[in-house]
Amino acid sequence: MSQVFKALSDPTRRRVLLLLRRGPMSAGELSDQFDVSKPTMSAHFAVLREADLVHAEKAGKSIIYHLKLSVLEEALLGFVQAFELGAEAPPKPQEEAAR
Amino acid sequence: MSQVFKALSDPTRRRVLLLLRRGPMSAGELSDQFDVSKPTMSAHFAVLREADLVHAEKAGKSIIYHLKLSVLEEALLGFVQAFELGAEAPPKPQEEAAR
DNA sequence: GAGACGATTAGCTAATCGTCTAATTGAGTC
DNA sequence: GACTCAATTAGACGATTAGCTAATCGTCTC
Repeated sequence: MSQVFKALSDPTRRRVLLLLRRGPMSAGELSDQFDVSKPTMSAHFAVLREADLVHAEKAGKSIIYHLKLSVLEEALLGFVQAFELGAEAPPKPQEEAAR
Repeated sequence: MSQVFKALSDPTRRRVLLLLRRGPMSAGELSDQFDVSKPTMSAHFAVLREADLVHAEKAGKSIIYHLKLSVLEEALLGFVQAFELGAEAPPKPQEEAAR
């Protein structure tokens, strides 16, 4: 959970996810959309993989990244629901935050 | 937007928000729920204020923190909606991520 | 096998983060 | 005014982060 939010806290990584929202793209194609060096982008990809927000698939020389939309939605919606108004019994915070 | 996600990337701060979900609490009451020092908690409160997720209200010697639920929900739900399946026209990532 | 090319790893710097103790501020009380 | 108590600020420390260049690793094509 922390890793998802940390991944989302960087604008570059959010933009990568939004690009992948349209469909899979290679590391190089993604990097071309940004002004930073390829190694830097590679590090961002690693953070996204670590958070399980993307899937990397080898394709010859290239690596194709896919957005894992279900993981993203589950993480965010799950957290939003913990805060929803109208809940009968407020949850125990220790347990909630640990998830 | 980045600030909200950064604020949420720390488990301690998420737990603070969940505690405030039940109702306003003073800085000291909140700190008592955690094993870290008060100055450390004070720093966490500052991050949450910076992200506009809480409101601080002076009450004599104490400071009462309130959760700004609307800010939290708007930030998270707004982002979730940008990724919703079934959207007709995928958004332009540069603009989306900048918000 | 020798290049060429896509991508990552290695190694570095500067900046930020989470934590601590000690000192300071501000508000109430004797 | 002097004391007490709640909270923050100041300053330090180790760990992590985002960024760079240079080097390395895989895979494809002559």
